[in-house]
Amino acid sequence: MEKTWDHKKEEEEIYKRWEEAGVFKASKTGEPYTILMPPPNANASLHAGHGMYTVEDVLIRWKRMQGYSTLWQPGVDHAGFETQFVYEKYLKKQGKSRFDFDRESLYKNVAKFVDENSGQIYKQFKRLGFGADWKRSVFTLDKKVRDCVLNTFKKMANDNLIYRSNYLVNYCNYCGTSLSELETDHKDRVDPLYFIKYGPITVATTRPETMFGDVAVAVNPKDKRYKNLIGKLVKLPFTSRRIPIIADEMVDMEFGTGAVKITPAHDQNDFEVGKRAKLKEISVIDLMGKMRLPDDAKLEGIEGMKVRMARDEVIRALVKEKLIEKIDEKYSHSVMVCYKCGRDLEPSIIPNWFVKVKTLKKPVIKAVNEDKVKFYPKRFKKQMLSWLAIMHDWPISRQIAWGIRIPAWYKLETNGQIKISFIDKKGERVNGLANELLKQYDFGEIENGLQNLIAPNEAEYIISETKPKGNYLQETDTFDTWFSSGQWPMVTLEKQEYKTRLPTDVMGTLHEILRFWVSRMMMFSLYLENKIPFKDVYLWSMVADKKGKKMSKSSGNVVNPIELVDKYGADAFRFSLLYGTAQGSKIILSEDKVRAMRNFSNKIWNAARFIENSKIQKPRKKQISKSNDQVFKQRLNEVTKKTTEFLEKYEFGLATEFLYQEFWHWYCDECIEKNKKGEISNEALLEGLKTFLKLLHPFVPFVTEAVWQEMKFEGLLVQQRWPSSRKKNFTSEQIIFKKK
RNA sequence: GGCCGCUUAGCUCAGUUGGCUAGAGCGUUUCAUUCACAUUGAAGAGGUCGUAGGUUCAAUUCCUACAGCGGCCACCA
Repeated sequence: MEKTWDHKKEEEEIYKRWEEAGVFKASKTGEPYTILMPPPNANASLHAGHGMYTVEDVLIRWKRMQGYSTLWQPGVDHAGFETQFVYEKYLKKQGKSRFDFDRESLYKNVAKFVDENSGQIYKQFKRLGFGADWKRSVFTLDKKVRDCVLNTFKKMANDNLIYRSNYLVNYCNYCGTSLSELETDHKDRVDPLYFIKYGPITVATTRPETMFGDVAVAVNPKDKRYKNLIGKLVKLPFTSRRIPIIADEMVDMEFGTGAVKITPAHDQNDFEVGKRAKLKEISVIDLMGKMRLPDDAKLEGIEGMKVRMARDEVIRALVKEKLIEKIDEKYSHSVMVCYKCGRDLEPSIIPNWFVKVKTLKKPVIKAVNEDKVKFYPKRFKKQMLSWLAIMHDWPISRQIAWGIRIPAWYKLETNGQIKISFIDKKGERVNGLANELLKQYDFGEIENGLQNLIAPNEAEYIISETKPKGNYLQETDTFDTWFSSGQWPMVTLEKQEYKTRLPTDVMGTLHEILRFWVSRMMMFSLYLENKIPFKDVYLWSMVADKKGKKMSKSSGNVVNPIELVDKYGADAFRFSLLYGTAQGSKIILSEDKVRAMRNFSNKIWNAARFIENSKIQKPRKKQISKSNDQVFKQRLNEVTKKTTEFLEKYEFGLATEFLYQEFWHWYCDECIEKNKKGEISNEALLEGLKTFLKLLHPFVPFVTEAVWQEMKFEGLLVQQRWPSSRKKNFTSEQIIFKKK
């Protein structure tokens, strides 16, 4: 054997041997044990966070050694919004934008882009030793997935769980799509708060430009100051509109003047007030973030202006008319911004597809409450429940091309009010309503160049996978990514496996996507199959740098796992992610730690070298006492037992620390030294090595396998049986685990 | 504002139902080392376990309050 463990030379070779032996495929015999790998983004390359998939690899390897028929199901996600965002950044560098393409070309371009950037991640996973059944890999835009998603949608539509509604969505003018509530960030900011006179009453607002969309002024019903004004009408400046003063509990009497202008089309709260008071919504900002004034507005010059500029313009006009009572320049509040691009979101009214979650979430809540699905660490149960409690209807349509298109078809002749954007034969972008466009253009031309359409809520549609006969255009919105990845258990497992592998055994994932993904999988799985998707949920936190800071490109502290693997070996990398970390805590990845763990792999290697050498050497002089061997074997037994217990509880931190301690400081420092003195037999030591190799294999698969081969032990280590711990013959008091 | 978590050695963190001199990795000090491994061994220094109370024979561990840090959620226009 070489003097040190040369991971560079051997890891690839070893992995190949495993694959050739077909060990990653589920065996035909044994109890099923199933883990679905959280699908990474198809265009992503490996980052440190993926390293935590190690816990799943550990479980799979361990269970396989215990004789289970293990399946680790891999896949990749198209990650609709994320990916299109990345692609558009790439387009921008070339001086282009998504508006230069018709929908179909855009989709194809993104697909090509993803294709060029994908495939890397599985290679990298293999470098880390991950043993998933790669041949079964599923991509969320595969036909199988699309079919499943479309069927689910149909079923939901039949069950009256799908509706279209004018909903106030958080719309990002820059990214060109609506965002779910989970995709918004809040940013604290200081802005001026303007006090504007609306006749006898003064309102306070940070967004004066939305005043053209005002339909009322609201005051608190308990507010004595305004009691006699309720029900009166005031004239809205710069319009011919007269709006009522209404009472609503939501108004805070302490804040501002205690009177709020109500703009249902551009504010979440106002939208709700508007619904309660049955007010109409007047939209004054379009989806490009430009002012579109209603007919009764009389202020010149701001039509088509961007929101920010319009605000200044409106203030100037108000000042001129002496309608500004005062301005509080230092008003600090928080604004909603796009989690992706960081720009202000514009609450906008657009027709959206929604899933009613009230009935869907009920069984999920029940399953969590009854511990049908268990969370590790436990605190996430509570978090899950509190999220489920406030979860409301789910807007599933995204105004992006990269995704599964909603299978609804609109007939143009009967839906004249559909807004259409398309690129005509000459390559010009054309906008208009269906009934007008049909007069000027051939249907085929519109269809070919189609970019997007917005159908009014009342529009009639047919749900169908294929195009109905006639002048039908398909909805251009795509499903939210989580709508497809939420059905991950159903789309990755074969139908006949539902009986044996659903629920799967454990879902291990980042806790941040508990609500995005875990909750949706539970919802879909219970709805479609009336089964929980997994028995256990194991959650980990982000991977941080050695100072405990989150890794991010902007902080410049991103570590490339592959570089560490090149330098120190996959085993060291894996072990360092698990060693000394508590369940659910953030994971510290530091080079120092990886180096230390590399030393540990080397220790394993060298212990084996010692034993190999001592095999050749002549027997030790002293008579070896049998009782020493006996105690040795008992402790070995106890090590096995404890390791197994830790794994059963998903205590990877404790398991690795324990094994490290026992192997290095007991087996090597004590036992090998005793062997040199002739106090422990070669045979016992050899048995000990075999046991430790097996126990360590799930964590450090490469070096243990390499040693197994070097020692010419039988077969592949990866296929060996997990040692059984016999319980008889000792009490734990006999064995002292502490180092000293 | 609400909820959750954290606060243990110089640094980063473990500590499994309260119980023997509180642990690891890195760093650090001294010594050893042709004998599996300097990617080593031995020994050591370093902690009033955030603060103040309480429960208990016993508290780093349980309870309460407070302080600091972090996360999530909800947000007053």
